[in-house]
Amino acid sequence: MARREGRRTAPTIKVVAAAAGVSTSTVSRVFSHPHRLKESTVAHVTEVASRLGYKPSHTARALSTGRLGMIAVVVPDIANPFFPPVIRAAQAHAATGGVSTVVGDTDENPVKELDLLAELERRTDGVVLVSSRLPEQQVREVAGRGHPLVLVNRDVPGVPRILVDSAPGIREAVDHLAGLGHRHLAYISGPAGSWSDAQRRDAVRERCAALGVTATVLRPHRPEHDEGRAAAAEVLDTGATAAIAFDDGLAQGALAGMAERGVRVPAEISIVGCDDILAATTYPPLTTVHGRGGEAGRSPSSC
Amino acid sequence: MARREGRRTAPTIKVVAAAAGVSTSTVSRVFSHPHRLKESTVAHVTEVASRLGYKPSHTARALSTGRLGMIAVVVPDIANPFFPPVIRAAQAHAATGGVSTVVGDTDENPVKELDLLAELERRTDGVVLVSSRLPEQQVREVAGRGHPLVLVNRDVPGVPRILVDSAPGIREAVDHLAGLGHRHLAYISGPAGSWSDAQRRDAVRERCAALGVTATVLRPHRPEHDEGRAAAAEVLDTGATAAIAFDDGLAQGALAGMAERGVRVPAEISIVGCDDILAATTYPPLTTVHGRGGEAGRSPSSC
DNA sequence: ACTTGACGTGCAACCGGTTGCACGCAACCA
DNA sequence: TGGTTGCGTGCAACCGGTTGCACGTCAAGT
Repeated sequence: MARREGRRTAPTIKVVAAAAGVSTSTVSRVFSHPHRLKESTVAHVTEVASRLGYKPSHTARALSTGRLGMIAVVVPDIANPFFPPVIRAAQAHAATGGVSTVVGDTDENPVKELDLLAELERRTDGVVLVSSRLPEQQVREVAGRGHPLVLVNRDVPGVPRILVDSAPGIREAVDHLAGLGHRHLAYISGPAGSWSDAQRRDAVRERCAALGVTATVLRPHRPEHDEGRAAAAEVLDTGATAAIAFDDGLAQGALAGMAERGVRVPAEISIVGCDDILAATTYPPLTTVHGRGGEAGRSPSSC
Repeated sequence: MARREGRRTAPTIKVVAAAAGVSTSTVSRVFSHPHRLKESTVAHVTEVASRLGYKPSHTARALSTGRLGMIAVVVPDIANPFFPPVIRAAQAHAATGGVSTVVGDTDENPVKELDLLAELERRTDGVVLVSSRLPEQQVREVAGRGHPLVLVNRDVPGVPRILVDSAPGIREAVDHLAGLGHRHLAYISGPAGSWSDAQRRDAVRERCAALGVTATVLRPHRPEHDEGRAAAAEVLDTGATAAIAFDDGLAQGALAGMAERGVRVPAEISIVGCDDILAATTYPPLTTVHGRGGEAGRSPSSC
């Protein structure tokens, strides 16, 4: 009668060593510095290990090396289509180094962001903080705690960061609209505290000034469809004939808002988004961002 | 001249013990079984520890106890508004037990789902698998690996699971539509492999049969806005005068699709969603789900 | 006064790998 | 042939907690 398959405990380095007739050090090295061993040894141990279904324990390894093999990517809102590509890229890059990735969502909430960061510092080797909504002082404090931190789309002196330059795309958009004859345009602002928003807003203002076009900057908006719908009314109030939105979510929302009010786009008003629609704005730099973001987050770089 | 603040290494149980004049065992117990110690000891050690900024190491603890203090919640698509509440609830519940939560997104992709599960099994104490898109056989295999697993909205014999019963809400919806005089309605199916979709589809068929209403079931759809828009055309093709969608995303998409085609809702056609709109469908059971989901995922329950 | 028991704490082994150091062996040089 | 050199491997300490067992103390029981 076969014994019931018990909850078989995972094989350790010790049983592999015994089965292969070598010391535990050797098994360990097979999985960490194989080049320091004789090829035949590596082959033999590998074979035995895989036959036994051995997998090194992340935990034990972490205890002696101090490396968890895990990084975190923190974003304000995973549902915002801007972020998943960033996350995926970091993930892919980290994976090539045997590092896994966890994502954190702060729900556009600075308090939640701070808590999450504290937790993740203890659980990961480094964090990539995308579009932080924290005041600069707090970002500096977090960075000062000595845990590797890389910012994306946020510029705080002394903290490593990666910035996606969306200004050229915005300028093109302004030029395009001006070329169509628009003399007054509105900028639908993104979240307060967003570096990208500040950059885009400034780009709009500056380019409009250069072209002699009137620019009206609307209040900050959470980058969501609903806020965009509300913004449609605000745009109409300004008398602008075209609008540039902080991102695609807001732009699409604005389109919907216009439709609700019976305003036809683009016949009566023009709306331009950012990030996804203006592919040129993000395509090449974003690709770079991803790679470097993952890499930077992984490296135990100095603060 | 003050020495430059080095990357001060985190204090260990050892230095706390020395500073407090007790053994490391005592310090350890202060943080794990305080009730076994004299109150005065606990107070003293706690004071010293917090003065030194001591925080127990997750990693070291994990190595000796075998518990990582972390669970995972895996969903097909975090951007789908159905899931965040589930995640938040599990998170909140886990937090009360000092357990932290990580979320995994499978992108509605079974292959990705399988990979993710393998990785998470090694990184967490248990996983809550929400709306799995895996074939039953695979789910059974995963569960068989012995890592605590709880399914939400998926029913596989022998695997612990939590089901949200949406059938009553669907029946109400059918009754409502029939009451308005509709004699033919379409069901906009959700993702293939979804247990909830099967349940809702069956509920529609059954209730329609009982009321003598014609029911047409459309092809499977990814639960996204765009697919809903496409579904609008399919609904019109069936000649149905009302439609019930698998979820809100599809329903809203269908609304948009109708609008694009100049079909007025609800004047010319009625559309009903699920999950968010039919609050009654999810409100009480969902609350239960969350709590039990987090709990179940945390417990080292047998397979 | 002597035993018994409960309680609070320390000792030391252990969790599963990693790594500095030392040893044995073989090829190499003089 | 004796002395180096260097490679491949093992020994044992260590990472930072946890926990079974044993010891000492003090109060209650007889």
